[in-house]
Amino acid sequence: MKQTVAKIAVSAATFQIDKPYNYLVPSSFIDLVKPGMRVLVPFGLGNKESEGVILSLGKYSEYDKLKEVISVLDDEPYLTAENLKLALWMSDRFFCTVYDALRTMLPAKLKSKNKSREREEVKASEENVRLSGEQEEVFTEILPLLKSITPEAALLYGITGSGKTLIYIKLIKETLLLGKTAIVLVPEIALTPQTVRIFESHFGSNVAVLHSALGTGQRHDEWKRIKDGDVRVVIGTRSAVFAPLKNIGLIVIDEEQEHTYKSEKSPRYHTREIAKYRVTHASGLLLLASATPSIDSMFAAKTGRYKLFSLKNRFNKMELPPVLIVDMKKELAAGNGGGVSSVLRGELEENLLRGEQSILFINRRGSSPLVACGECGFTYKCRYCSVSMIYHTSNKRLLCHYCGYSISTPVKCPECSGKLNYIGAGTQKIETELLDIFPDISIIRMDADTTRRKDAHKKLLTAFRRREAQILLGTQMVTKGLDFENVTLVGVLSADSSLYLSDYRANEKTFSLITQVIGRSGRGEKPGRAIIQTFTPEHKVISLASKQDYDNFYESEIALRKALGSPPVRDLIALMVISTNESKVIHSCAKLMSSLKSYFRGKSDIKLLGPAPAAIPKVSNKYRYRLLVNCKNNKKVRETIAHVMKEFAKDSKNAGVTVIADVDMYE
DNA sequence: AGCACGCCGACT
DNA sequence: GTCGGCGTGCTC
Repeated sequence: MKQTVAKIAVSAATFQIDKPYNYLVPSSFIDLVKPGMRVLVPFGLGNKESEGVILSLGKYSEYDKLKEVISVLDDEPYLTAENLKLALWMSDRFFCTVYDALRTMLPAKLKSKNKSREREEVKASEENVRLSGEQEEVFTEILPLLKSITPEAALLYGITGSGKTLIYIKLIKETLLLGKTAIVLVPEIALTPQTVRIFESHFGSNVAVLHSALGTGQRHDEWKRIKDGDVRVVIGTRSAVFAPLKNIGLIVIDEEQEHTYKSEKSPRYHTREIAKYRVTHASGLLLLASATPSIDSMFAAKTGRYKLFSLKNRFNKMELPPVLIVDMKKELAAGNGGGVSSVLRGELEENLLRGEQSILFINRRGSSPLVACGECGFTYKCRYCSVSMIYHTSNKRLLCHYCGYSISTPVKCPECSGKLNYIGAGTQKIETELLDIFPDISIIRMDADTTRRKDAHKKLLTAFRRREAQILLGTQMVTKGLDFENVTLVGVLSADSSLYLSDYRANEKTFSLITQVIGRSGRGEKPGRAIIQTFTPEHKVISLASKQDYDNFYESEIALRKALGSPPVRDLIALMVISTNESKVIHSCAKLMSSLKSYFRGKSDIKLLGPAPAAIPKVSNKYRYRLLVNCKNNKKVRETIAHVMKEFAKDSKNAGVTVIADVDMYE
């Protein structure tokens, strides 16, 4: 008699040896197992217990010496047939194992026996959605795409304050009427409590919220409600794109240009691609939306892969705030070496007199990003990472922002006993500087250091809304989505900081950041204004951002990408080579490079670049070098790269060297 | 990657 | 003899 054989994605299998492994299902389990269930299996020579997911069940195996499944972990399949197919697709697309892909689709801690907690009943309010003329027009144009029986993708380009959220809500209502379900993805829930509240007010208990701040128990409960079909609308961050909704009609990706949509650990997927896959298989609509669309998405729209819709008017006809660019070189020449220019200082003073609030943005936490000796030039670098250590006033220590290593602040230079200078400014230093200028005011500082505790975001923002402080000072987190009617001044303290990164997206990032932060000003009755401090006032990106001129920015940027052959015109697949031994890394790069060269011989459309040290060449004592494959991303190219990686890993001489592939990576 | 097996030198 | 070094190859 033929026995039941399960094909299983095993967690202990690494990328090089990943494939479906065959196991015998003992007769006592035969009635219990279904594809999509998790099991325990013995793996390797040590028969180490490893988790696995059943991909399929059958009666035959070409392989004769099979081991047996040890136990079955679930009493129902948590992963659907769609999940299993998606995981196979992801393993091909993102250089990961099938198990890795499946793992990201499940809530962090899956407890087999879980009683769902009673949930507070939230009533949906009846305040029908009223759209402006322009919003109504765009909604009416998008509606046929939602109703279409073929998959659709669209980009909604709507300037800050044009009311994109209302359009999402009306589209979701239509989706529900069609008997389908919807997912709304946001970059970070903690920063957008207002958005969540709006959705809850419209859809009540029909909404589940998924995000990282949820405890594992809560997260599991929400996931279970979705899985059981108790909710039909999901709002959440990146991983919510995997929400186990059936019959998906609509996926909205809000602020689609945000880098948080790209996963930085395996599987290194982009949310946009998973969403595209899901709507394609459900004949749904993917709606990407942004005030500053990614160059990727706008290019797709301009070349016809996405339909393009625009909202050009601000809600309530609010004027965009006038922007003043301050040349920090002139400030320095005039003897002001601080982080706050005389112009900004004057405007802040005016706001304080008028009882209006201000938001200041500086893209760095801590006090001073560089501690250097004024005499011999010695600088403090992390002993494990190739970055400067950053001085923090709160604990008077120097901290590495990559690995967390810290040392107490030295009194004098360890090399020559010279005097140490604290160069540059972060949030802490600006806070001190502001309190020196305005001793009687309150400042709320919002950065990774002040928001570590649970609900800290909410508390700080509530205090600011209650006008308990005159200035909100913070990192990136103050640039997104905030809506305070009493804020009439916004300052970008160092607009250059993100401009000179060795990243082909540096311009895009800077443009988007400046545009967003300007949009925080003048959202109420009172007119707003913005100040941008820069050492390069003539830089095109800065002047275009200050004019909120996205169209010209896009044109100049896409011309640049075309000239350089950067994405989205072509694709970049990065191979990061990592080891504690630097010469081994360099040697490995050379080996990989020659291997790639021979496989891609004669392919003139594929260019190999590097190796070069990564942007941060050493992190946590590991050296990192990078090779780049500039190509048109297709199955053939990916297969070749995967093959080269597997061949490399099989060679025992390469032990201790890790190779990671990343498609269209973010730095 | 992780782990057992095996073929060599050093030591009881 | 036999203990343990790490080089080699496999993982259902």
